[in-house]
Amino acid sequence: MSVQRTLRRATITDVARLAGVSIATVSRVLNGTAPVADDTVLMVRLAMEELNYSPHAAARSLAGRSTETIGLLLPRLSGGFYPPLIRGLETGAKEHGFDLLIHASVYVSQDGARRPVPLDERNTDGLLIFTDRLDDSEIGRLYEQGFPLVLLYRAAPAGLNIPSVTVENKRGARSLVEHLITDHGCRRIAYLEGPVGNEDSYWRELGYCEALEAHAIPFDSELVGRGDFDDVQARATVEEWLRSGVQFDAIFAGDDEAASGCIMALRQAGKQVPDDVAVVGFDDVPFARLMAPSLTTVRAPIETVGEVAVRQLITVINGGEPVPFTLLPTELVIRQSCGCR
Amino acid sequence: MSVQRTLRRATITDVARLAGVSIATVSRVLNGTAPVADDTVLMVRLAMEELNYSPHAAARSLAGRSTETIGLLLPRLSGGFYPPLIRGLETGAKEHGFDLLIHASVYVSQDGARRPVPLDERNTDGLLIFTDRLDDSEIGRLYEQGFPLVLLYRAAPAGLNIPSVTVENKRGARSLVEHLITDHGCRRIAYLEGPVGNEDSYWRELGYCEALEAHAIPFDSELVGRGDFDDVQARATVEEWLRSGVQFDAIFAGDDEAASGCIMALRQAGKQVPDDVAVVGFDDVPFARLMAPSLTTVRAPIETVGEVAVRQLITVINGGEPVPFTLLPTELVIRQSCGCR
DNA sequence: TGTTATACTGAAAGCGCTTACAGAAAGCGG
DNA sequence: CCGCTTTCTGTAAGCGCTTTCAGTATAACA
Repeated sequence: MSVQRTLRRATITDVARLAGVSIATVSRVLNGTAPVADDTVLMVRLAMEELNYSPHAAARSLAGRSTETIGLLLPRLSGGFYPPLIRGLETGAKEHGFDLLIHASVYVSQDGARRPVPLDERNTDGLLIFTDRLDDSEIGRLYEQGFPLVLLYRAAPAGLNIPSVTVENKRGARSLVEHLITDHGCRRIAYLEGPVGNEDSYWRELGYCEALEAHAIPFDSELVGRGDFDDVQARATVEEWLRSGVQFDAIFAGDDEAASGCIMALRQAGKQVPDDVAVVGFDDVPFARLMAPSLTTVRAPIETVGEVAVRQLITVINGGEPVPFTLLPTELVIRQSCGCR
Repeated sequence: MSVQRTLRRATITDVARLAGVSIATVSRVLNGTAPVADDTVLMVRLAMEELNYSPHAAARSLAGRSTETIGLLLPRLSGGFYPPLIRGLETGAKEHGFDLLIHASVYVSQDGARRPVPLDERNTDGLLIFTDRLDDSEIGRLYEQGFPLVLLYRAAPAGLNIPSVTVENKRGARSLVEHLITDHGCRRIAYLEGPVGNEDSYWRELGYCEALEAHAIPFDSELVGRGDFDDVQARATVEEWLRSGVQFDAIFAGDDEAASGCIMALRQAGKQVPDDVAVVGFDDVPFARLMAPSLTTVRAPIETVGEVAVRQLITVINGGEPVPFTLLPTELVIRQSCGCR
């Protein structure tokens, strides 16, 4: 009773035979690439229905040399950050009749074994790359092959002319930290770095330093710790600071995930946010407004990044001239975790 | 300066010619399917390196009739729920050497236009289906074709022998509601339904009703509203209730997302959670413990669902006999939003 | 009426790869 | 030195589809 029958799939040949036409004709009604007589169309349609036919994608893209899909390489999917991004990407992709294939996993070369990039030319016409872990040489390889690429939240490796789209990290971070300094009088502001090598984090830290400098606050390396854009790591770092007696009156958590970890650690230790310590994030992820206290952060137009990126990619795929570098504006979102209201 | 050169990709033929062997030999060193002399292997490897060769996936799966990847159909990606699920799926997939291709979009037949299921036989050897929106006939069609399928969080349509894996929704919901009744003396407990047709929601409501009945509390349809497993919708419903004066002392929000929406609405209206109204969720999504008050909920082993599901799918793909129905246990997680502590 | 564009269709050549099948070369016991 | 494996390699037949190319039939036009 259990056999998922494994009957041979109907092929275009089967349809053609049943409809009494050639496979070329079937292909034509399938793709509308040439006029076909109404009667014939009907026959073919009927045959397809009858046989439960659906074209074989691999064969199709082999013959047609196009997959109509674009790939997305992500380090992971967790957190509030990716869903909006992906939504933007899907919106963009759909607009142009492309499918979006997401591949979220580790594809680093580990143990020196250079694993092939999973999606690359495999099943897609182009690739959106979001990751720090795919090293430059891999990107270079794909680029050399003329494979359409767009980078998300990171600039192209030196010398490679690959379009990239990201947000004004430095500016956003700076205005955030300046708000802390100017409006709340904070002087000992900690910063939680993102994953090593992460470009967003690099720029945010720069913005943080600029703000400090602009207000003549000396940079204190003791106040910079690992956040990894991750609540668990952020929490651990803050707990460690608390334990070792590091003094601070505010934390710029690097991103919203990390901010939530900070708040947990602080609360656990009996500190009041924002009264004892102000906490701010970055991204304005959906649940930022839901947190208690609601999170002051920087709105990064995540979804827009997605849409713009897809548009660039499709331009490249179609042989057009993409915008080489897109920097989307960020905006300060003041809520309560900084001490306002 | 901008030309992403579009040189023709190297094919197996190019490699063969450069290495001075036949394409069959190249294929062999590529797949290790037959012994090849060491010298030859070396030559081929060199040639591949030289030409920057990487095999064409479509051609490969056409010839080899296997894609080594499994597809995942999702309604969307937002929220805390999907990431753990996907993590579980990827873990499982990787274990068996499969890739995971995620497709999160709308593939309903709309305007009667029956759009093909995006991933189905297209690029995958099997499909994990998580959605209420793919109607039974589509599933039936795939099933008829003998295409390997596994259903997530929903049972197979009547008569189709498709493995499915889900969690003990009814039991979890019941224990949650009983906790509210027994330990907190709640009598007017509202329930926020999930999306229409959602099976999880159906079972949770059943568990809710059972709990009520077990304690001789009459069911009041006024206390059942739309939550859609979505914070925005949940919030709107609760606000509406508040406005129209519906009385309740607790809300079972259907899931954690909806719970966060409830809390927002309540807070906005000046109600204290849990003192005025207790709120409980379902799933135990990562941020449930981060909410204020921390959320009492039911832990559903989301990640495990993923791993089990993949295992079933791969069993089917390999022609094995899968477990037809897997029901994973849930567990009550008591925190503060119910009134405890 | 003869031309000529137009609608429609089929034969056949691949797309880049895997995989029988078969042959050549080399190893081995007797 | 002779069969008989075993190891290695090439030839060729597809996998299911798209797409030229070459038609035939029909409509349009002068």
